[in-house]
Amino acid sequence: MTSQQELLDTLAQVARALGNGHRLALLERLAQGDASVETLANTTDLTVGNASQHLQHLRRAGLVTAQRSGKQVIYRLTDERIVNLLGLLRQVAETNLAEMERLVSRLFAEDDADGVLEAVSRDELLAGLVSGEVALLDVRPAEEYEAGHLPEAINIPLEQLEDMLGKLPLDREIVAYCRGPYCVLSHEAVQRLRQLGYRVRRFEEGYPEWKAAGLPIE
Amino acid sequence: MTSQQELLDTLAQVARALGNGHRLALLERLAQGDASVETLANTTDLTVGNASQHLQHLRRAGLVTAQRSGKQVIYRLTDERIVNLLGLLRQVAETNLAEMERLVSRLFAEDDADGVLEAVSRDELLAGLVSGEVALLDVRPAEEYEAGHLPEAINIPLEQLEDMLGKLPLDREIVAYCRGPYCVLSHEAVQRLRQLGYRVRRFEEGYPEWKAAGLPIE
DNA sequence: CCATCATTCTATCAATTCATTGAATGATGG
DNA sequence: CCATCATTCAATGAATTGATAGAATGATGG
Repeated sequence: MTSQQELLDTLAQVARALGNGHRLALLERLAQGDASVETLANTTDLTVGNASQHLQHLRRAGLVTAQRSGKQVIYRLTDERIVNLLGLLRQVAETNLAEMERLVSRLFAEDDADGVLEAVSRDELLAGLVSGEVALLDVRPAEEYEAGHLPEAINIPLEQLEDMLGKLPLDREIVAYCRGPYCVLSHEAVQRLRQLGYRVRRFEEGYPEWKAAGLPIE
Repeated sequence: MTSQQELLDTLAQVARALGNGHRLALLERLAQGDASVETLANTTDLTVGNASQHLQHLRRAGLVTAQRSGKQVIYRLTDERIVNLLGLLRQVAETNLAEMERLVSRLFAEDDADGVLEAVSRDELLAGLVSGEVALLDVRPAEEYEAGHLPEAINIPLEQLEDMLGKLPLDREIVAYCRGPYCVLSHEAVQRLRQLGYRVRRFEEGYPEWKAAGLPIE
């Protein structure tokens, strides 16, 4: 066994840690912010024991670290670049696997026929923020908003959307964002707000990608 | 099973395709240029049948495509970004797994004590090329050089290094490169040329990374 | 159309992975 | 120190993966 092969095997071990849907879900949750095993188990629909086991796996691959805090063990991503890694994996998969396209279009099934709901790219969003023509709306649960959010974003969790319309500006276009490209919260929010007559589009990425790109957060 | 979960499972399937040392070796070879099953099997020390099986796996994950050319089947990477994906995987692994550091340092074991052999970064190399202060040396086999190489690079395969010293300029620093960060060819070349008194360092990446970054090739 | 070569397919076995269950560990509050 | 809660460990069985060997397919040159 050459060093070369051992090196590739070690890399393969890291890739294998990414090779399970539940573990990817755990990583995506951790990209929103650190969390305890129980929190992680709840948000990913795993039993605590099972979640713990997957977290150990991710830890052996160097993707997460654990830190005891009182009774709980808090997990976190070891490296901001893991978000980039997942993003690149997603891009490659979307471009080259027909299956992915099918699933993505089904996820956003109720999409618009006119193309008016086209998502806002990162560059476009940055331009809109700089010029002050855009207001940001964070539709994630308050807990995730508080763990970190885009600058000057207003938080209205999706469930309370209709109750808190007063917080939305009427003089600017609204851009809604949530957890990432596959998160349906902002998509749903855009649908509902458009029906109410708001000028609103959705950000094509989410909070973790924004943060991993080194852009400012609050 | 929600769409969300199916999406992550599909992503996981792609990651799993990366989760095997032999398949990573195949991808690294393909990053140098397209190749037939037999060529791939030879350069990765696999039996043809086994290589074919792994290539099918990569194909199902959308990472490679196959095209018949006469008697042979030629495989190629579906996407230039796969090189970036592998690079990012490598970076994350190197930063967060102690095991990786150990293996990398062993791979380049005969390294210098003085730090004079410090590798040249991409930006540094670009600056050197623009100012004309640097000459490029490609130490890969002629076949790989011909499939594509950095602009104005001289090709001297490592085995013929001492026979073709005449092709090397004496008035500029030489930067040697080969297949990628874990390829030892350029490292070995630098060792030997330094002993002969040449002013030479090694490029910290390789041909595939250069190409994937969209930089010019010949 | 036959012989040959490159590749893929099929079947098999050993090894690994994953979910589940229940026991063990470790920290906290009384 | 004991009871409780959060997490991890250990054992089991089902499913998947990987290597090997040999048969089957598909293209080419005579």
